[in-house]
Amino acid sequence: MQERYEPAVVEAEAQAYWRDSRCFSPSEAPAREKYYCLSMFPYPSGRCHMGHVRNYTIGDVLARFMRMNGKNVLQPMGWDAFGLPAENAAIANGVPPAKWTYENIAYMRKQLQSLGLAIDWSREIATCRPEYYRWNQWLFLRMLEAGIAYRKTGVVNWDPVDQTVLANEQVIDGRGWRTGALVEKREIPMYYLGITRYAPALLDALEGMRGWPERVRTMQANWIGRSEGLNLGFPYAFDGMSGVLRAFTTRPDTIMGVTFCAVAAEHPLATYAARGNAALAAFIEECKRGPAMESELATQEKRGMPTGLHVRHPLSGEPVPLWIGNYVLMSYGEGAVMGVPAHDERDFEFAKKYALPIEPVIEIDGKPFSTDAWQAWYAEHGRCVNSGPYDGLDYEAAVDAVAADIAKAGLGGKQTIWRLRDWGISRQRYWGCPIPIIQCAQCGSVPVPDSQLPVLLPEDLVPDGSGNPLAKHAEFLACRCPRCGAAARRETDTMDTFVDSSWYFLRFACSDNPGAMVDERVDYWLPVDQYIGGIEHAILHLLYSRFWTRVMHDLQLVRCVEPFSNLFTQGMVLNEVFFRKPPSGRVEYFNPADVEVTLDPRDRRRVATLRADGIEVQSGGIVTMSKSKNNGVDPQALVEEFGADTARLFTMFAAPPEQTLEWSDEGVQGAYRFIKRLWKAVYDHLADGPVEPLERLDLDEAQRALRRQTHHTLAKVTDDIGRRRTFNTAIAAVMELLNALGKFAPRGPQDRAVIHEGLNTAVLCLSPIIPHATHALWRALGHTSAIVDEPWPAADAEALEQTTIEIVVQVNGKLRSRIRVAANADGQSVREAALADPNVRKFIGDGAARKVIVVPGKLVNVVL
RNA sequence: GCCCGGAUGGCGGAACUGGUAGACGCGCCGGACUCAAAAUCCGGUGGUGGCGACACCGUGUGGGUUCGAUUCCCUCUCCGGGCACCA
Repeated sequence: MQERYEPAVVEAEAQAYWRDSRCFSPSEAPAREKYYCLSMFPYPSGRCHMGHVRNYTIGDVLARFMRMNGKNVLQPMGWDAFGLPAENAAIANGVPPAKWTYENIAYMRKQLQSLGLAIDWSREIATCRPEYYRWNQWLFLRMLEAGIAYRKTGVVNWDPVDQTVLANEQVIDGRGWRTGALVEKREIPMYYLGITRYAPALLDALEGMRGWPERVRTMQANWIGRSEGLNLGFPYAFDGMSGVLRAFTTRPDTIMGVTFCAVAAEHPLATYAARGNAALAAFIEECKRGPAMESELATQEKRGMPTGLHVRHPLSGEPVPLWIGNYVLMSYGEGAVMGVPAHDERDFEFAKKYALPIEPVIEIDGKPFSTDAWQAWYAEHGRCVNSGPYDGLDYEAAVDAVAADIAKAGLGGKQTIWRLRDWGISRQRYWGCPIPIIQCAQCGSVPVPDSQLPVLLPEDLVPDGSGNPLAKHAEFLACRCPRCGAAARRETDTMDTFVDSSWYFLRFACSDNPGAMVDERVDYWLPVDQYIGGIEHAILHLLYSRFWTRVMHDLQLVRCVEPFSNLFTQGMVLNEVFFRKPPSGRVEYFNPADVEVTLDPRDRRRVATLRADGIEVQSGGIVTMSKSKNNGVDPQALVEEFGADTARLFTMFAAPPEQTLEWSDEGVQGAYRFIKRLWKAVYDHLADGPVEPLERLDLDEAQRALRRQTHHTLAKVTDDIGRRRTFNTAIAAVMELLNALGKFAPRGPQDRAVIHEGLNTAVLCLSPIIPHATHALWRALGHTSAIVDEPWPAADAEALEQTTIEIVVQVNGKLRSRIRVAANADGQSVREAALADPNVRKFIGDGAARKVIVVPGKLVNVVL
């Protein structure tokens, strides 16, 4: 073997072997246990970033580990290729999104391949290819037939200057990103998928999804947001109009504390009240112009205006003033709330602001209620007071009594509502999957017949920021109505890109099938055994995918119901941001690679200067790597300088994969150094000549100790990768083993035999993480088989046995001594040994121990 | 604002089920090798006091439970993710 570790040579060789042996292209083998390992496919933004390296290395370590554990492993890769950045690039550079996207894919594929991932590239898919997106269209038509997809109006951000719809991220402080014009809300017809009808199923299934992180299940449950409560009506009779204002509440027990009702600006009663009331109409207009995002709606100042109208309290019959409130959401419940300021924080704030009465009707432990300031306990459950017939009832009894009385009055009843809204999939954009609909003047919206699928997206258009170019493309627009045959216009809206990513994991099982969306191979590979991706996808992508899979299951297209058995959510990759902000003009960001950070010797202050001009730059803290902040680290340079193994090792060692990872160049050097040390250790060992077989039963104490560490390391690495998914501690354990092997000076043949076993074990343990170097080292150690095909070994239980163990002795919980006892010593003898220890006696002094706690195999605590 | 996480030496992190706080790595300090440098190797490295054995302090803040808390409970602060058209 080579004395020097040369990653470029080693990695080219290993990758050639994997490519030529096709070892990562599995076929269905029903007799074998399958393992479908999937990392979230990337958006082809141009270049890989460290987040990709991290994501795909985690998946690759697991795929390779499971492969060595005998599983039939599938690890595919594809491209989430439709989306907004391609249109932005087109606007900036005049390049068609298709060309930009395909070039990015070609470059990023090369980058990913250089990382040596155990991927079956023969299954690669790109969602912008008609072979893929035709099935989006096909299933959309099935959903239309099933009534799951439907058309209704929805609200969008409208830029009045560019005459175009803006994404939320293109609206900055209420203005269009390019034009600076005040953004308006517009109602337009859109297609929706009825995910809400799956809400109960999606919620209930979470309970059994033990392979998902608890926090993701909690987030999804909260997002779906099941609420049990009362739907109640406030009757009204205005000029020429009477009816019932419907509201939903989870606190029917506070109903006698209602002092006002508030409706959303879009509510029909708001519209009615605004007729002939210019001030109110203006307020409604203002609310409608307000933010569309929930985060902005929730943080904006709570404002309202009285309509001058009154509705009647459903139980007391008293008049209740009706307000319009900007904090009432039309999309939740009925778009109306009953205002109980004494027991709801938002209502309290609103009532204080507009001097509405606050009437406490719940008492908790006799605590004094004051209208001066809100207290958290005002919202707690208690006993009804000032509530007439309900006085003295607790929460549950009051809810039942109020619900019964409301039902008796014919004004409502108990109801369960959901926070989850139906999924609007229409996008007024070019670079997406065309929605297969034809708009006919006679027949309305008509589905494109299956025989005419796919509706092809022309790939040569260049958006200019002023609306969807499809809407100006005569060739695309022109079509005939499938129903009446008259000339018609093709729908120009495309689908949300979450549609593309909601089923790609199914297509990987049968990506070569041109005749069907899915086939029987999907039932072999699915569900995904391990799904890996960023925590930022915890709700939307994962919930949409679960929904889509259920729809396909109900249409009898796939057998599986839940697509991802186990989910692993990785943390983000962060780096420091450096910038200068000139007194006038825009902030300029500098890549950390171009910045020199030194420590000022006088005041120990960190000083950052730009290498190019030596002038100071400011630090903006450590945040997620992004193009816009110019703080990304390109893995390409890293791979070229140190090799893929170093990049992989560092990203796996630097932090547990679930946590955020801060970038540091020094750590990379450390990872590189470790591989070089491993390489040198094997080289030096082999240079001493052939190795004799290990005489397991005839070893001295030192040899047994080293062997114990070898097998302890193997057991720990197996557990850390297989169960805990803490690759950083697995790597640390192998580092410790290598340190121990280095300190062990061989004197005889059995010393060398024990070292040989240790090196073989270290190489095997690291092979999922640094597969190229270990591929070469395995061969060098004399094995004829490839390490990728080697079965994962089991630790030798006998080697792990110990005759004596160390016990920690505490006095009053503080560490005072350590004693060695026989491994099988009973509690009584351990206790006696601890009390006899001189250091312990010193602390006990003359007094006697009040209590002695013995934790077998661990410690003794003497309590004085 | 709401939902979900996180906070441990100079730095990244370890401590898995309530039981030795700081494994492993980086950086730094000292030494070896070298004409020199790089690379490599050896030793040291939480803070304070002490020649030393050792002692005291120490896991974001304040409180609680416990023989014992980085770990469990409550409070607050700061940071990160999501909030439905970024993906």
